Formats: sequence, structure tokens, C-alpha cells
Amino acid sequence: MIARVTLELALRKEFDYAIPLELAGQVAVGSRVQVSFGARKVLGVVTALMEASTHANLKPLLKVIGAQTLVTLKVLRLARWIGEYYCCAPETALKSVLPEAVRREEAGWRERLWVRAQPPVGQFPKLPKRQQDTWNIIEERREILLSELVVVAGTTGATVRKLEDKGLVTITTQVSERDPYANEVILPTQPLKLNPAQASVLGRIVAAMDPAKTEPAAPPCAPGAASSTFLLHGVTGSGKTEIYLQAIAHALEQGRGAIVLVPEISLTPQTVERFKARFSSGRLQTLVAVLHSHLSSGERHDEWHKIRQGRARIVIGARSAIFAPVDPLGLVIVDEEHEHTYKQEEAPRYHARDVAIMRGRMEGAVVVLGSATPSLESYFNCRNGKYQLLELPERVDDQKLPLVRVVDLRQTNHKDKGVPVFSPRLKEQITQRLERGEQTILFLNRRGYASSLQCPECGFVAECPNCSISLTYHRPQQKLCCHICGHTARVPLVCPNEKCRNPKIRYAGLGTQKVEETLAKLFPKARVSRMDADTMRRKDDYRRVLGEFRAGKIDILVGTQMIAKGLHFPNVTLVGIIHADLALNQADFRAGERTFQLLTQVAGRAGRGDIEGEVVVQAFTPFHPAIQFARRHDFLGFYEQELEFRAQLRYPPFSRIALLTVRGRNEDKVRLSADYLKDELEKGLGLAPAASGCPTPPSEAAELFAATTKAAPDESFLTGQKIFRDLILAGPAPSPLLRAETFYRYQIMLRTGHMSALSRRLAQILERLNLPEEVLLAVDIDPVNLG
DNA sequence: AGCACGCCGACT
DNA sequence: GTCGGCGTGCTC
Repeated sequence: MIARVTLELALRKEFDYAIPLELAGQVAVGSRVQVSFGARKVLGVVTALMEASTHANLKPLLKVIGAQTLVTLKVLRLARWIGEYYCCAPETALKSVLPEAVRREEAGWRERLWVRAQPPVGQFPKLPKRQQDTWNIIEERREILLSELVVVAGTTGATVRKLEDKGLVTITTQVSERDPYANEVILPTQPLKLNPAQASVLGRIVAAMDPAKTEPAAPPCAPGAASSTFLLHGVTGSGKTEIYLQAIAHALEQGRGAIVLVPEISLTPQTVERFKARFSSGRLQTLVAVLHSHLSSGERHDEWHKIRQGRARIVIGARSAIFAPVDPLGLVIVDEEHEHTYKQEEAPRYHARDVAIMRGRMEGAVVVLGSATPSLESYFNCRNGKYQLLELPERVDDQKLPLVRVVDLRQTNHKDKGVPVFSPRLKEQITQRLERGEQTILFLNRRGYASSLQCPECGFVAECPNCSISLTYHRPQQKLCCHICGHTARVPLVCPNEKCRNPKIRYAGLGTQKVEETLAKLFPKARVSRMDADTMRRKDDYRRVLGEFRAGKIDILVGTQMIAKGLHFPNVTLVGIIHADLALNQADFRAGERTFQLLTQVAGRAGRGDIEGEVVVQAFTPFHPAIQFARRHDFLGFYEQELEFRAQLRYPPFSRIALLTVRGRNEDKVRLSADYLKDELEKGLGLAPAASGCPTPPSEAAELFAATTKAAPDESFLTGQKIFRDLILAGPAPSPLLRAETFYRYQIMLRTGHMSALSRRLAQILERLNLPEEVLLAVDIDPVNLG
């Protein structure tokens, strides 16, 4: 037998090895193996077993690592799809699928030293004081972790070793599992009674899960196979989570597991607790495993094996949790499916929502995407029948949606003092809440004090030396900070311009620090807290501040993104959005969508109790559709007009994008490389204009077509010239942020309706590409950030 | 990714 | 005459 192996090298190739007789029974697809590759030894993963290879004289596999395969066959197939679709080497795809903590050669189990009491048979020896005290503790506990003992007894390991020498205790190593939530006390909960709307939604999900009992795995990519993807469009507070919980319960009853994806930011202990509380088994052993980026590698390792061994059947985690080895998988939930954190911004640049849908298809699992503000792509997929739409238009508590008022900031502009932080209306509303003892949330999506430092005299602006962006002023630290690369500089007292030296240097634009400061001036008695990346330094801070806010110890909470979602506070009756159009200035076709989603999310924070909520939105472009539709809580209206705009410009969902970014420290080299890349793309994709002197010869084009048609029969083709009929190439152009972290970036955008076919072709073109050493190319399929 | 092979400039 | 630059190509 022969094994095909993906090596732990970012090679866009796989290699075949002979399986030696002595390893015959031990090698399976998914096994980790060591092989010799050229002169060196390399680790890899077996991705296929075959009878024959096109290669003569194969080398043998050297050894198999680990008794159990780490990746399930199904997840491996998913990794292969990621490599193909997202245009990266198989190993790069495996990097996410098989986390580093799991793939290390030596078993990653934590071995800890346990001390156990061994009372002497005869007379108890006389011990020095320190040893006696330590003994007393050990005797009382019978057994204790050495590390814990050292702390409790206030001693060192040496003392304990003395006791060991005297034969009073034994010190042994023992595997112990790390549980990141070991200290949580969780009270079990029972399923809640669903209202009719919820029950009908759950019914449809459950019905889709049931036929799979007889027909375990729908063939991937078969027509209609995707119909088990649901989009659950439910307003904030409509009870989506309870539906998730009951659908998961159904999966468990079927003997299948579930994966719940949440954006990293919502992966708070409260969210996890809600799932753990419902699904803890009788023996107090939890059925829920948690995966997110803040776990230590040891914790990650243990959670992974808990899942692989079937001890945990429910996984809740951030985007990479979609690769959890749950088997069999019955249900995948992607909560807040529109969130951009589902997109990984480094290779493999996958979108966890889309991977979830693909995994669901491959494994015959039902996929539920949930959101109050679905992405245009997902909603569109309901329209064209790819997903089924489920709607929950009402809040469970029958609370009305909050009243949203838009304030035109251009009209509140004072002649000399510029635009105030608070319009009179917002100021008045805050005053009212303070008088009534109700709480306020103020939202501004920019941290720091001022967004730039400018000289009114010569026009000097403090800029980052590494990035093409102005530095943000942070008042408490008296520093200028770059929010891209983290560069900090001291605040100049006079204009740094040699010829100017103006001492009256000014700050422009505002951030959360200034909002906080202005509040202190206007409402000196109000208790104000700020939540942004600057104040939330420690993991615990988030929890602490929210706890205080819930307990009513804070009147006004100021914050960025991180207060936009998932917070349920009944006493919050006012939400103020300081600058609603901050994101609208960005050169990104999704700016409007992002703004609409953010405003809707933030507005959803108001009025969750029995008091009606109010939202004050301050904006310089109050009539922008994103703001107006959000004001009227009109998702459908926004969706329709935004769709029209996307259709006109052939942007997603009417096409898919591949963004190719060339970066390097030498701008000329980067620009030239981008031009070269464009030429190669035009040649390789059959776009070369006949006039360019280098048209693709028809025969070659036909050959390329033959190569791609096999896998993609739906591909459009025009002989000789255009291989992808609907392909649009734009650029190269400087990236919107030309320079970031000392790298200059130029990009080329490709748009097509047939992305899988384009990805395959891109991979071929990239393989032949020859870029200068200091120039790097990143391929981003379905980008979320245009950079 | 690494490492070898290979073909042109400044050095013990 | 060599040592060494990194361009191209190969690894099952």
C-alpha cells in the first residue's frame, strides 16, 4: 500500500510514500507520520491511501506518530477543500485544522506531581518543624498536588523531598486534564417553554435533522444538499439561543454532536455558562468543550482530545472551532453570522461561516446561521433558494423596538468651538436618565482621545513612521499611538516642523477617552466607566466592569465595538451613538452594510426591561440610507436598496472576490511586481487583450479549459480569449492603506461568479510565479477587509 | 520550505 | 586560479 502525505512544509504539493510491512496496520488516513524528504526528516499527515502511485521507487514511511488519528477523515476532506478554495497549500490549511498544541510529537498531556501520604508502620519519626507542618497538611488531604502543597504549606520542594526520603510520602507523576472552567460553579437549567414562533422555527430545524437518520451523509455538492442550511433572522431578544439549545438537545438524542460558533468577542464566560448549564451530564462531567484563542496550548490540547474521544459532544468556540473533530456531527450553529471575526486574516484565509456550510454538506449536518442583521450574502442565498429563511420578528418579552432619533451634527456646530461631543438632545436625554436613575450606553467606535494631532499654522499632521495613517492621541499615557502597528511617540509641545514651531498644536477628531472626559465635565456626579481595548487590558476587566454595570454601580458606560453586542441590561434605557458615520468614510463597498449592522446591534441594547428604550444617533450624514433604515428598524428596506447598489457595481453577492495583495518594503519593487502579476494573471486567465502582443494561443487556452472543466462543469468559456466569461480584473492599485507596518501594499481585485474554478486556476498561476525575494503575495478569497 | 547545482565577480 | 553571490529546480 501507498500513503499520500501532506508534509509540514508550505508546499503546494503532496508526496507518496510506501507503507512498510511493519507499519501496515497502523497507517490510516489522518495518521501523523515521519518521512525522509530529500536529506531531512519531516513530519506530515496521511491524506490518502492508494494501491499505486505515478511515482517509481517510493521511499518508505519512517514511523507513525500517535496511536489515534487526530483528524477525522471528514475533517481532512474539509481541509482539502479549504486548500483548494482558499488557494493555499494543503499544509497551510492543515495548520488551522490541526492546531499546533495537538500536533506536537510528544503527547501533550500535562503530567503533574502528586504527593501522597504513606503513614509509617512503626513509630512516627521526630521531624523538624517545617517538615512536621508540611506532613500535617499532606496527612489531612491524603493526596495533594506538589505545586499546591508548596503554596499551602509555604515551603519548597526540597522539604517535601526530605519527607519522601524518610518514606513518609510518595511523589508520583499523573496525567491530569486541564479544565479552563474548573472554578466555575454552574447550576443546571431546564429547557424553556417556547412561544409559537420559536416552536415553529425549532420544528423546521429538527425536521431537517431527522431524515439524516436513515441517510447519514448527503453526497457533497449534490443538488439540494445545501437545503439543510438555515438562516435564522431574529431581532435582538427574540430568543435565538433557546432555539439553539433545544436543537442541540435534539442532536444529542440522535447520538450526534454539535458545534456552536460565536464571534470571539461574545465568547464570554456568560455565553459559555449558558451552554454548560444546559448540558452537563449526570456524573457532573460536562459535555461541552470550549475552544478559543485565549486557551493555553495545554488547555487546547486537552479540550481537543476530550472532543476526539467523544467525551465532549458539544463544542462552543470561535472560528477555528469549526474544525473540532466532532463525529458524528448533527448540527452546526453560527451565531451572529454576519460578524467579520469569522474571517481569518492570515493564511488559511477561510471564512468560518462558509466552512461551516461546507462541513455541514460534507457530513450531512444541519447548519443554522443566526443574526439580527444577516449579511447581504446570506440573505441573498435565501432569496435564491440556497438557504431556508427562518424569521423571529418579535422579542420574547413583547418589548417594542426602541425609538431611534437621528441628530444632524452639522446643525449643532458652534461657530468657534467646533462640533460638540454631545448634541443638546443627547445631553438632555443623559440628564434625564441620571435623574431617573436609569443607565446609559454611549458608543463610539474609536479609542484614544483624538484621532490626530494637527498644526493649524502649517498643516502638519503627526503620522506613523511605519504606516500611512495619522497617530491617535492617548491622553492618560500622554502618547501618540498608531492603531495599526502599535508604534508610540511622545507628544510634541510645539509643532515639529522646523520652520513652524507653533506651540498651539491642536487635536482633531474624538475618541472614547474624550467622551469620558467630557462626561466628567458635564456630569461630575455621574459614575462613568469606559470599555475599549485600552481599559480592557486584563481578561478579568471585561467581566468586572460588566458586573458593576449590571449591579447599577455605573451610570454611563462608554465604549467601542466591544459593547455593541450580547449585553443584556434591563435598566439601560438610553443608547447614544456619538458618530454614526465613522465607518461610512471608508473606501469599502461594505461600509454601508457595516454601519447598518452596527447601529442596529447597538440600538438593540436599549430598552430590554419594562421601560421603553431610546436611541440617539449623532451623524454628519443623517440621511445616509444605512442610518435611515437602521432608524426605522427596516432590515428589508436596507437590504433591497443595498442589493441594487451591489448589483450595479457587480460586487458580492453578485460576484465573488479574490483580492491579491503584493507587499514589500520597497515601493517601486512592489509596484513593478504588481504589474508583472497582472500580466501573468491576464495570460493565465485568458484575459490578455489581443493588442498586448501576447494573447493566449487558442490551443493552450483549450488545454487549460480541459484541465479545469473536469472539476467545474459549470464554468463559462469563450474560445481563445476569455476563459472565465464573467471575470473582472481591476488594478493593480495602491491598497486603501498603502503602507502598513513598514510594508507598501498594492492590490489586484478579481471578481467572478465561479470562484472555485478561479481558485484552482490561481493556484496554477501562482505556482509558476516568480516574485523578487523581498516581495510577498497574499491571496484572499472572499475578503472581508479590503485593506 | 530547504538544499543542491550552476554560472559569473573580487580575493587569499 | 578559488570563494561565494543567489537564480532555478527538486524533493515521493
